[in-house]
Amino acid sequence: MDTLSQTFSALADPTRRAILARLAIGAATVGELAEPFDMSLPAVSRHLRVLTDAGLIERHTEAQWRRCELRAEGLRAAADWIEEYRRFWEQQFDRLEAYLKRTAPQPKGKSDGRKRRS
Amino acid sequence: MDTLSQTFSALADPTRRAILARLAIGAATVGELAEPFDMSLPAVSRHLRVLTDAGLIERHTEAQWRRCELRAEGLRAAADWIEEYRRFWEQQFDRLEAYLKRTAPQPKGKSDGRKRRS
DNA sequence: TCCATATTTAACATACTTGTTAAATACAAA
DNA sequence: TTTGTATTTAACAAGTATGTTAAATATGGA
Repeated sequence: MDTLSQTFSALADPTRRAILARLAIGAATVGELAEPFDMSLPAVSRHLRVLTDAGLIERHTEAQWRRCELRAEGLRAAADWIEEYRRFWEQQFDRLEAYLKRTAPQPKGKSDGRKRRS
Repeated sequence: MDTLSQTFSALADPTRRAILARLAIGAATVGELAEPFDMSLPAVSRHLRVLTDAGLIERHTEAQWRRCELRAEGLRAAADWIEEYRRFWEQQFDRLEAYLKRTAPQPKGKSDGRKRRS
């Protein structure tokens, strides 16, 4: 699977996003990561494998623990991809703004033409 | 499925990303969108449904055609989510930079201390 | 009305995902 | 070496995704 697909696919699961959010606070072991979830340890372990394969986390063995840490760098390509589309939605916003400006009641009387609250 | 999962899931397929890229150029019919792919029309039609459900495209009926157009606004939440992690990878970059600065050969002789090409 | 064009829906096959439980593995400490 | 703790792998079930072909639907025009 291509890298981008793998990244987006890894992010398409709420458990995995929650794990990443937890790791943004700091490194943690598998057990610690699993604790908040109503899910077996093997299930969490598999989510961690998906995140590892996607390059979003790193695991180092420490005695019988695996310390997981965020590797947000793995998000960069996905961020860049989405970023390409930002101008489209911002353009959309500009169009809406322009429309509202056109259709808003015109200032009347001795107006200075400045914006005012609706 | 939650919105974010739906968005990332929709983006996790190269055909769908290619369709979005095509639509960034301009609106197109289903047939036009399908043309570059070695895939049946029903398969493309289903990809378009996934994109529609994720709010990434819009379809208007025009006679017997369905004109599809990009709705990049649907990417905003995903962009925001990823953005939260940007500081982590940029921090990482800063750390690398600091490391390189520490380990780089010190300027010697009558140096002005300015950066130079490696 | 009848036909051609554009697209979707139905029915199906295959593969992937994700969860479960039970067993295996790895290490630390008694 | 035996035991306890942490984690992964194996085997399985259920649900979801994605592609196929054939049939259905919708519209415009002869």
